Amino acid sequence: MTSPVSETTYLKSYNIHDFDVPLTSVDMAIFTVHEDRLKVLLTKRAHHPEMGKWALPGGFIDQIKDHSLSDTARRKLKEKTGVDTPYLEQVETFGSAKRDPRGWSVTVAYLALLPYESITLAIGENTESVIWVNLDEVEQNDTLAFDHNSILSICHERLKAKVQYTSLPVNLLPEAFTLTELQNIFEIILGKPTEKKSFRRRILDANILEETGDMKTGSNRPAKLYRVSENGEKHVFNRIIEGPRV
Amino acid sequence: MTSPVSETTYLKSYNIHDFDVPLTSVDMAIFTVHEDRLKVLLTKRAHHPEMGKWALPGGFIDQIKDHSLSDTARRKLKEKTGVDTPYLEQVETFGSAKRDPRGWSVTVAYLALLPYESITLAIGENTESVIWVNLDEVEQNDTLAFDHNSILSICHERLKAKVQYTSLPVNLLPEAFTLTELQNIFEIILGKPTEKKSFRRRILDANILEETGDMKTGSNRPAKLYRVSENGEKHVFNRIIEGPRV
DNA sequence: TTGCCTTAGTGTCTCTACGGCACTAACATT
DNA sequence: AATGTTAGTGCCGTAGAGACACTAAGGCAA
Repeated sequence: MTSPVSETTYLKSYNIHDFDVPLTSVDMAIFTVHEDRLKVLLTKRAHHPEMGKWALPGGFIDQIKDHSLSDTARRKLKEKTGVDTPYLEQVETFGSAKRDPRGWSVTVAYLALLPYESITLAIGENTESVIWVNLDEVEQNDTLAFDHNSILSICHERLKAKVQYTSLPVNLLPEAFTLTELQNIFEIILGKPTEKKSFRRRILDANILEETGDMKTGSNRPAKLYRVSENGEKHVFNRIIEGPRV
Repeated sequence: MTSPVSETTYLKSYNIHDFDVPLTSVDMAIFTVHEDRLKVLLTKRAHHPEMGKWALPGGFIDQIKDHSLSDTARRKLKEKTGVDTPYLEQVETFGSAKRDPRGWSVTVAYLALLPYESITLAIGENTESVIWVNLDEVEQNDTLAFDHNSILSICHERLKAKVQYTSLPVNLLPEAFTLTELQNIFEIILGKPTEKKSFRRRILDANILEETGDMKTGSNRPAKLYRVSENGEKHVFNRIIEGPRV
């Protein structure tokens, strides 16, 4: 104990029955899309328990380095992918007596979205211990460490839910992209086709994109390139009850 | 330390730099509606730090009594209100070096909705230390302990957001209620009037309510009483992108 | 009993915006 | 120049939202 006094006071005043307090960690579901597949980042556990098993990347709060919880998440993400300005969202916190064999534990799950091109895997690590895996395969195999399969499942649910009413998938694409590329990402995540005209109307009416001015050439008719505009930061492009759609 | 071995291993394997680990607590934003006002439950802090200040009810995980995090929330809620089957939803987890003067700390915020009639305040406690306060007054005064004002604010945001697309406010009413009563609750939370016909059409088309068969009599024309039906549990009564509304 | 007030609940019109689908536009390739 | 492919548009039918006037059913006072 480096600071027994403050902790003792802390515990006494709240009637905690002893010092065996659950540790709090952060786990990350980092998604990207590559070759028309939704992928998630996994790391191989180097220590007990569950050594050798694949797991969501994560770790403990560093009280020196991290000022807030999201700093912990960002730090872990940077360690694994080299990216330091991801789309990052806290999803849910899981705490129970049984999720870790060592006893009561708590973990805060974060979801991150990255463009595949922006990533440099496993900075300063054994590269084989950090990999992208197709999400559907991970979900079918159900062999991740601890309760990471159910955490991942809930993060996936959240992603699918938010795609219904936000422009969140833009974070899976590079800065400039075509509407067809964006629509593809939506379809990959939702797992079903979307009407082209409706999609374009909604996303353009939402006023969250702006033209870069450039075109994507290559094969066939060139396509306009778009980027996320100022007011696109909020990601929301649809409301429901009353009032015009936003 | 009751289990030094496991904890040492735990910490070592993750390179935690020492034993001064943040403690994790649970805080609750408990809402109800009474006399056409949205209210939140506050407790007066009996110990340092911030002794005497009003705060959201909360506390630490009890590793014996609680099997999961939501058990902690439910236990706290039961202690303060006597209710043990609330609508309970985890909102967000706040962790930082500064939110508590004693150092790094983490708290998981929960939102609960209760019918006013179901509540017996402050079971076995000094009744003056647990009170209902009008939410707008709390938000204006901005004098809660720790970062509880911002936690409360985020819980309020979540409530308003979900009311846009769910039937969540039914949890603020007794089991049987009229559509007008339900509409009133929506209007109180959203802070603006709603078209009667539209409201009724949406909520009835959503198929989440069923008639009890009874009528609410009293003054003027009697109104049909409704309750939440089986499929109403999910609370969702509207979708957005593509496909018919659910 | 009648008439009036209040609240519950409905009929119906208009208009927006979605899905659907056929169409045109602009390139590459041969 | 013809063909193929992808980008992007025009337009129609229709569902469902808002708006608001209307009817329904009680209490209460005279």
